Amino acid sequence: MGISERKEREKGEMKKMITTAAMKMFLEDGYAKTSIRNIADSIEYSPGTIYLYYKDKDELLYEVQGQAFLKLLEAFKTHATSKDPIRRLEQLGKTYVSFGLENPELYDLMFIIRAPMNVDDELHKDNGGETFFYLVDCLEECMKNGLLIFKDPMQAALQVWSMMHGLVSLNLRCRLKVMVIGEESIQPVLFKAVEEYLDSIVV
Amino acid sequence: MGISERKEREKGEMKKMITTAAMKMFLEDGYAKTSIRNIADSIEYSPGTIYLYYKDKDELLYEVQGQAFLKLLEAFKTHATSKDPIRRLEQLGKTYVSFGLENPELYDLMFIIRAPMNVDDELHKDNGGETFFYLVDCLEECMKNGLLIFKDPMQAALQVWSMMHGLVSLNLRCRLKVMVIGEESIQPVLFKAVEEYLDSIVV
DNA sequence: CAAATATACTGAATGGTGTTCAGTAAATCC
DNA sequence: GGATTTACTGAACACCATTCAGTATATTTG
Repeated sequence: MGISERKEREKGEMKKMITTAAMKMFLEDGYAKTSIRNIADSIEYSPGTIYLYYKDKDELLYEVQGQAFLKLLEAFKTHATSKDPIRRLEQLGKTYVSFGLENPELYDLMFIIRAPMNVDDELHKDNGGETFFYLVDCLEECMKNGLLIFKDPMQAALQVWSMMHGLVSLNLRCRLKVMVIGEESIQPVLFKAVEEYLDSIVV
Repeated sequence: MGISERKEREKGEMKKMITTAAMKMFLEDGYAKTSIRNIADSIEYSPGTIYLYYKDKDELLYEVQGQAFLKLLEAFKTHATSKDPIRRLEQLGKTYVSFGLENPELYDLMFIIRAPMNVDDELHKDNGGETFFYLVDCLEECMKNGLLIFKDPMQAALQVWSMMHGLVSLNLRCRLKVMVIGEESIQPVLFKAVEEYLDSIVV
């Protein structure tokens, strides 16, 4: 019978409707300033309804994070496509930094905000895993050809990711103001840091 | 007359009493979970009183941040003392990472939490500035002797700090779980990253 | 010294938050 | 057509930061 299928479909549509509204509002106003009530309002349902589809605000964030990671992966697949793995690594780095600069609220919600990840241990590979391994793959290809100074691919990934995340997140939290960088020169300065850093890790 | 002096002193004591309680509670339960009511309770005053000494919760956080930066500076002055600037740089890096691992809530409040910094532009140099320049000084001494690959001290500081902050903050947000590091091996892995990175930037 | 003023503090009130749950109305099943 | 399941509501709960009229104490003034 098709009724339960339709119900299933409707449930999915409702979940999508909620996450879409949530994503929009998280992006515009940030996670903290977006309340369940606001989201409920915007989709014209009562607050209680959202809890029929998501256990709590964290679970909703987790869902939106998943979408955000896909968006970053998308950006990687579009902009980090060079056949030369070293060149591709540079594209990866710059794409990552640009993503952080252009989508601060999204970046926040993916990497900075304190939220669900801390609890559910297993799910990490789902959310963000594929995106992370896009970087690991690139590094492994570089290392297979002996192009990087690293010995362990995981150490390599840790360092490269830490550098990129450090650059983006210090900027997002305005900590770079101590070194008086003008607003407009932030992107070039961060790009230069990426270039210099990658230069220092190729053999 | 000594009355206004006493008043002044009492005002200072009250402020210290508030920040001390706040620091303790921020450290134990984190910034978000610590409410003005809780702080007021713990010092046996009404919530309203706190607002006679601090404009809002952000201003209180800003004060506590100041203390936290001093604590980090203290750690630097204790553990990063080698005469050899390269060796000192390594001590600095490890001290920073250890600080982040040992005082996660404090680190959070200094560098990760979204709070006052975003508004007051001028005050940054007060809060954390001295601590930051301890790193810059060390880098400048290294570079003066031509020991590092960098040309610009600010680019050097940006990169080194980003790497250290990236390592600490990705760990604090459990993002290193994608690379299945066991809880106990986190500190050695991060230390190894610091060592490897610093090796890659000395000429 | 007494009255007037300034200071320090209170705690209830305002308008928000996430989350729960008894109650209702519609859809589905038998 | 009556019973049951499903979807949804919105008021209620326990919090939150912040404000402010009111009070009680301390200081200054006449």
